[in-house]
Amino acid sequence: MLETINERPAMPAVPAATGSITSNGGAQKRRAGRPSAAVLDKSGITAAALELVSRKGYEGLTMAALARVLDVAPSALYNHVASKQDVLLLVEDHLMSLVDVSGFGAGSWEDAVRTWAWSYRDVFAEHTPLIPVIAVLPVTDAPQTLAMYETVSKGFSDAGFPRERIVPAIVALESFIFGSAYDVTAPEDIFESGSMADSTPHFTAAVRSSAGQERGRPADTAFSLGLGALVSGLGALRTT
Amino acid sequence: MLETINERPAMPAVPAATGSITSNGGAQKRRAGRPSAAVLDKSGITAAALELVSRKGYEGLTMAALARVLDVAPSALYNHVASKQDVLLLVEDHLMSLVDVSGFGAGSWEDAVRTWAWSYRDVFAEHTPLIPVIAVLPVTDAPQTLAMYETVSKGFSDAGFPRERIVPAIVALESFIFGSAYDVTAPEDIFESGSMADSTPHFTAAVRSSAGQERGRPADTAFSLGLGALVSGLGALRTT
DNA sequence: ACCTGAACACCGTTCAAGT
DNA sequence: ACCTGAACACCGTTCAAGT
Repeated sequence: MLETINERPAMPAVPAATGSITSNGGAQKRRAGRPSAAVLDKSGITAAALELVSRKGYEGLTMAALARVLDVAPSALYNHVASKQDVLLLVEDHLMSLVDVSGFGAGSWEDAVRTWAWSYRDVFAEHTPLIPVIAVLPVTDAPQTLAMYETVSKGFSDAGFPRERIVPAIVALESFIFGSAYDVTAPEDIFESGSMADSTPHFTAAVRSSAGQERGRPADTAFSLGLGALVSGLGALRTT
Repeated sequence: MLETINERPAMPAVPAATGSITSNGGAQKRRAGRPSAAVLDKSGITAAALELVSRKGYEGLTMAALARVLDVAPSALYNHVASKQDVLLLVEDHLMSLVDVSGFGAGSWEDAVRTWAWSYRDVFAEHTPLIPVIAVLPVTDAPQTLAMYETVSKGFSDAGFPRERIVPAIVALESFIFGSAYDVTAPEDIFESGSMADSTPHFTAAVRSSAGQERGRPADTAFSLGLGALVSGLGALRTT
């Protein structure tokens, strides 16, 4: 059983959907039938979903809860999205705009990739339930995602990567990033072998000796190590 | 809306739980009350879950469906597992026994890691819904998982890895493996930028030029590339 | 201890009716 | 076109009753 998520931190309520000054602050309910001005739109739904997630986590993101935040009936959402999966895609694309690609074109390729990778991992470590969604998401209808790939691709191209190696290299880095995002969420004692410790001497010794002398979170140590290997290994593909 | 999953292909029914010769082949139903011999146990539940998943996928793995396969009421399952999550852990641990660790102690460290990594990825590419479960799974109650880590740890140790680097190196490889498992399930056209292609010239060009000349699945190309980088980068940590 | 059967508190989604 | 409200077909899980 999960402990209850912290209750409503001091944070402004979600802004009403697109310029809706007629937001229903009071308690009076809308009567049935089409309202004179639409009360929902995709960007409002996305903002409400993000607020809900930050407050209650992904278990709290239900169509009913989303509707409550937006002050509509759950069925009203289906005029704007086809499914809950659709809502997740909206959120996912928004998060991609938070990934830091500013290093590309600024400093060295190595520094740019490191900055990008760390921020990419950090964003999705807070949103691991979206990772299975991303893996299957066609970028077609995800403009922010596409914008990120464009910047990164250009960065790789300018750094001298052969064109046909760019996508595989990015995919390899992303795979490592997504896996590492999960790792951040792992409990501290995940490698505690408990009563079986006697039958796993090498593993137990390895766990003990890494636990002592890490300067940050274990997930950061592993990420840093793997990222270093990938950056130098992939960097060797450059022709200039 | 999802299309209906293919109906019951010709395939033998799941074997009854542990040596139960009194499997209820016929249609007569058990009457309420404790049966003289238990009809359920963990290994039977695991086997039934695996069969269900292979036939219907993870959307088909419900407590009700599992109970139907085992010919019990859904509530009976809760005498043996605490939750559905528990069932997933049983399945997960079983799958770990399928990962090929035979290379450790046989050939070079590089070959052993490559064999291990490819088989690890292949196993979980078919079971991606378990990946979020693994990330949080304490190894304590997962004997097969623990056995795998022991073999791999010993392999790293024998290959000359400093003790405190072994766990971070394994975690980095696993992160890459899990992320890459998702990648296998991605649709072919995941990078089709569609109507936005004009505004993403570098990315579009990169996608086009990698698409042409791959000798296997795109996911394999990226995995091979990233694995090579990790193996050589991490291998450099060895002291002997 | 370990089963059945009924019940509970949810889910996401559909659809007629209303404006 | 875009809302409400009722309904549907599920979920996982709990618990009393039975042996």
